[in-house]
Amino acid sequence: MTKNTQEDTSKPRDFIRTIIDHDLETGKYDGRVQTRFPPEPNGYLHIGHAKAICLSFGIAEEYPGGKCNLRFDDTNPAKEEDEYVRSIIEDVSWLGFSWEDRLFYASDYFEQMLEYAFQLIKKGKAYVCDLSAAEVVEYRGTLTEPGKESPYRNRSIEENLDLFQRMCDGEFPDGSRTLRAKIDMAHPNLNMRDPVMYRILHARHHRAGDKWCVYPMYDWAHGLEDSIERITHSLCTLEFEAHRPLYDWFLIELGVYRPQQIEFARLNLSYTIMSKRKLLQLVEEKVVDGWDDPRMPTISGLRRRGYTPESIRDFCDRIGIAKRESTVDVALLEHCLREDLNKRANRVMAVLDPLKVVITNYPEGKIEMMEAENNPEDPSAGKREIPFTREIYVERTDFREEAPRKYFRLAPGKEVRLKHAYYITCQEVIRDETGEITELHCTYDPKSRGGWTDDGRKVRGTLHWVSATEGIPAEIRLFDKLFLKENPGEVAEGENFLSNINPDSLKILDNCIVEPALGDAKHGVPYQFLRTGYFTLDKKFSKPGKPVFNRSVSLRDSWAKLEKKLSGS
RNA sequence: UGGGGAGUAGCCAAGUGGUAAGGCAGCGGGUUUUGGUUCCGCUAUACGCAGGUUCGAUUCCUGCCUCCCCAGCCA
Repeated sequence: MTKNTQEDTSKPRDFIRTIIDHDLETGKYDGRVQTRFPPEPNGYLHIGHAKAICLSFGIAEEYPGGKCNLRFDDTNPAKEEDEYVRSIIEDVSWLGFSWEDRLFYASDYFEQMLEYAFQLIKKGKAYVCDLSAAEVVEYRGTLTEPGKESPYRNRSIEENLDLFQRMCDGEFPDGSRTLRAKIDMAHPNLNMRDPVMYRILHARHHRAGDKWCVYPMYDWAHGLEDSIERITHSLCTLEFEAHRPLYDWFLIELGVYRPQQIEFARLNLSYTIMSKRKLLQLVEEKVVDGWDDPRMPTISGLRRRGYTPESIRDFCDRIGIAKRESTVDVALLEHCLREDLNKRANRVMAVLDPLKVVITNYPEGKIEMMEAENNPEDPSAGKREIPFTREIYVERTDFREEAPRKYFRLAPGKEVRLKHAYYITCQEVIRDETGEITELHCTYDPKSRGGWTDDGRKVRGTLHWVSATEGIPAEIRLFDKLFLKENPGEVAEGENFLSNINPDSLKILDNCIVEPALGDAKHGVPYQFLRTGYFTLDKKFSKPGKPVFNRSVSLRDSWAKLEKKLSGS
């Protein structure tokens, strides 16, 4: 046994887990592992956040005694809303993670942060600056030139104390002053050129109301939040790498507990945008029907689309964690969903584009109940009965007047199997005055009940079907990629990502017919519609008597591939 | 340009001073009452480039190239 089973079943050792393993060995943080997921409640969570959630919560689950806090980084009242905190709470718990009693808000630490700020002022490491926003930019210098020191940089500690107190008391208008850290205006890292710690903002906070009129900046607040919560490993994305020196500086100057920040590459997905700002734009401009539109990469969109928490967590495990910027193929996400749903979704029949078939030698008015297994992958899923009648619907695309090579579906004179029912042979094609095919007249073989005969006859094609008289009408929504380009951000001069929108990303089929069992389909339950894909009831548009189903993902279609190849050559 | 990061197949991603896992995608085939699933097999001369150290480097050193991040009183 060269590799023990524990190693085999544990997650791969990415560089972050390797660091934590090492910290545990050396006794750093006394063997504790405590992470946090710190979303700003200014939008809905998306699949990129799922990666971060699975990382931080996943690590907490893996290490003995590990914990992960859910903390709202609500330091900017201008952009944040309570609706977002509710959705975030729902999404994280839906993914299957628990913060137990550790639900925190940065705004709950504001008092403490102010005390720390006064400490820094007393230490001569922070000052009140009267420069305007534009002037601050001007004084900051550029990438290659050092900045200039603010004329207010050397105010006395007493004056700073007084001024900052009055800022907090609301004596000054928005934007008139800031509290800044006194570091180094010539520092090669621009983040260290006397960064702003507090700005004046007379804004109503979604949680704290009108209690505050100064709000802390991210760099100042975040490390303090982590420190207060005794976080050991503060995991964030790459763009914060250049902020780490500042994260450390504040905590060291304050002499308080210091977690270590570790950065990893954020998730990019092909054909997908991940920016909250752009997602918000899609919502506001009604390109989609909400944050939870099934085409959105948001957790709520994926949920409405029919994704399972398991499939998303599996996806996050598979993409790995590294510092290299990368774009994951959206096909991997779909693969994870198919793999999960294949095991658990019950099979049912639904016809998306109905073509009527009359079985001329089948008795009128007769209803025969055919037995069908619910899931060949899972015998415990049991069986159900499906009504078979003289008139049924099959998929219009399952009939060709002229069958191409290797096509073994229905065509004039050809015999196919109706899944769980009978063999039928197409005898006649009926058309309307415009020449469009309106129905097919077929005959069935009574000896093939159940879809099988013992005479050795070979029937390659198997079609799904629904009784024309017993089936129920439904609307079915098919989705395609929301963007036409692999990288939606890639646009011509003067255009923006909206010009890459796929105009055909939503296809509504409103005269579908589904088997009766779907009459009481439940929200959140996945179904495999035989041969067409995995579907789930839409929670927004379904109405009693007219269910609406969303296609979560199609089934692999090797015939489509073959046909493309045949016609191409 | 100053600072900070990153470069392993089409896309992710392990890994080691001894000559490179796995997954997705792709391709071929067996099974199949879903052209699904599953199973078997295959492919791509993948370690950014150039030197150096070494018996031997993707792994160590040097130089270079490319890409990403930072000049919000956003996070």
